[in-house]
Amino acid sequence: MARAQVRQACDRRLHRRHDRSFRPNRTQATLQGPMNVFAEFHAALAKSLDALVAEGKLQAGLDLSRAVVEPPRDAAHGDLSTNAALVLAKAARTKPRDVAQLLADKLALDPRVAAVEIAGPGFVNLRLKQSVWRDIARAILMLGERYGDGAMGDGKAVNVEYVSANPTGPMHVGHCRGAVVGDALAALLEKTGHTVTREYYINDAGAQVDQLARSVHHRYREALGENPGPVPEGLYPGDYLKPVAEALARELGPKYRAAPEAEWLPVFRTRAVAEMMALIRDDLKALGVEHKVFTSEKRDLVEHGRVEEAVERLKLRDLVYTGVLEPPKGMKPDDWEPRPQLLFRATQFGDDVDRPLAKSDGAWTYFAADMAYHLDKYRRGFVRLIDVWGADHGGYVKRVDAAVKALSEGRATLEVKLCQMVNLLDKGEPVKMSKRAGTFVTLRDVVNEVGADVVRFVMLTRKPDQHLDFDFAKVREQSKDNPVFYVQYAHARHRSALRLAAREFEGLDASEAALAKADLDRLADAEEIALLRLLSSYPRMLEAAAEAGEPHRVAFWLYDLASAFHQLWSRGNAEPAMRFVVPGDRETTLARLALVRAVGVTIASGLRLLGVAPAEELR
RNA sequence: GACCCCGUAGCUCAGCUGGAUAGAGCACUUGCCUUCUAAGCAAGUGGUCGCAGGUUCGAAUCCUGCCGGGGUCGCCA
Repeated sequence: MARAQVRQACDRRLHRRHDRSFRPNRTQATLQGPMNVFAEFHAALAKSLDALVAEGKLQAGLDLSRAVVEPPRDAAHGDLSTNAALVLAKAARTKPRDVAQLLADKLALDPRVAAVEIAGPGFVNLRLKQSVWRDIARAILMLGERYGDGAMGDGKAVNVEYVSANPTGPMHVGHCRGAVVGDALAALLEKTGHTVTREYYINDAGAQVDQLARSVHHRYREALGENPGPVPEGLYPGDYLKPVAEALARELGPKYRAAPEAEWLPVFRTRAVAEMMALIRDDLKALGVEHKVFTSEKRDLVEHGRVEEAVERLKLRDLVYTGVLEPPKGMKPDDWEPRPQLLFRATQFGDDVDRPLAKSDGAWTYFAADMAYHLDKYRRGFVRLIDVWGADHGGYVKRVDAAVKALSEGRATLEVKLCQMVNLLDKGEPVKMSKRAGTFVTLRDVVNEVGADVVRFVMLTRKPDQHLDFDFAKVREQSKDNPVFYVQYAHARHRSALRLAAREFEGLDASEAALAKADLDRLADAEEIALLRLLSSYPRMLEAAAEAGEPHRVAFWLYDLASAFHQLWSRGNAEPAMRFVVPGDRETTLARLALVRAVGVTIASGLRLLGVAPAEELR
């Protein structure tokens, strides 16, 4: 089975790197554009620190890299909070609250700051002028769905390989999650300023594709009117091979009916793989997933001698030898017998054992070819490689990581995102699937049943390292219990408000440009400001999600935004004066529509990132 | 035996890569439709963050060791 099966998490070691978006270096704030308040205030903090050093109030060389500027959990603590004083105190040999006072005095001079407080052990809490939040609404209206675009990636190339399902049949549900997570991750990286290449590795050189060819041959005989009996054990029994066989029967006639396998196998294999890849690409397209680069193990690597090249490269560094592996302990040794094998010294790069490169029949192992593929990516200029695999490939991570390190001489890094299993349910009951009986649920079935948008969103409603229940009954449900509809409903409601306003006010110009010019000082209610504040955290959330490689955060954030929006909407029930559309008050209506539209734009931006089309209406 | 992942409210899960009284949905109790779609909103009940140590001004979060669940473990891919 391919790599794309399903569930779980990522190798934390690999993400522990460097900065939280808005943290240390000052150039970042400006690169990120004008919209990341948190980044801006981190920069302001650095400036304040410099000033204090210049005045001799603090010593030079203090490290702000561990300081964060974040929204406090409790709104009573203001709009922004920083732990800078706590982080600096020890090195500055000053009490945290004293450092906090120094910083507070400086930050108070910032024109955007309304009030500064020192709280607890030495947090500095800032309350910003409301104009800061209103400016955010204007900026969102002007930027449209570009809101949240960041420069964090600095245009650097990232290679994201995902799906890579074996070309032996249509995609099944298990492949969905990796496909969606990989695709959303790629989009997230693009959104944050990386240059992303989406890739798919076609595993078409092993024994499985020979079995595929034999399966097609069996069906071919059927198509010619023979009765070869049931599909033999070990072959692929699915009906999806029948059309392929029938086409071959039409095109080739009976000439391979009784021919020796060696004659027809390559022909059938090539054709079958091509057909399966066409099937898979169709399935992916139905899900809205499109890869740019497809690499064939057989055609692009094995037949071009790329595997030999990779092995040679390792040999030059004395990283290959012939040896005998120990049997794994604790497992029944069954048919184990010691054999000399061609091995890669993976242990020198953090793996637990050295790994075999060749099978006893002389063919390369899957690993050897995959190694060559990763070398190929590196040679094409990628030093940052991300692979999205199913959790059942967890045991494979270290060796590929070792290979990447060895082959790139430490210049390339590999991050593997493992996705846990998806349990397919209907009304809480497991959907029974039998591969043997050919009754497994295909990706296409699921997409046809509930739609690509729902599949995509639901696949992101759990962090990748958590198993996920996909319940047909539940995802069709149209209630707040279903996050997809909850978020879509918020977007549809924002449209509804705009439509209503157009009916209420003749000739109302509710274009973004017009709304940006509205008198936003009319947005003064605490809940309105809170909503603006939430909108302001979008770029920050995107960068954190990109940094962690966790696109599910976007889905959760959108749910929160939708919730805040529904809340404000409902205020209008009890307090008609709080409705978005206030009959007879054009100015207030425009101001509120500016907020409403900013919410809509942001939801659309987030959904688009996840590959989900925002709904105009829910009927 | 080894490696990887998970363990947070009765249930399903978040928790912004170490911050201030641990959050949401479901479920249960109770309010809100002559109302911009109530497909929604509000309030209440409910938690020794698996256990035990450690690091830290500060731990659900980092480290170590246990316990429980899942995954993987030579010539499959």
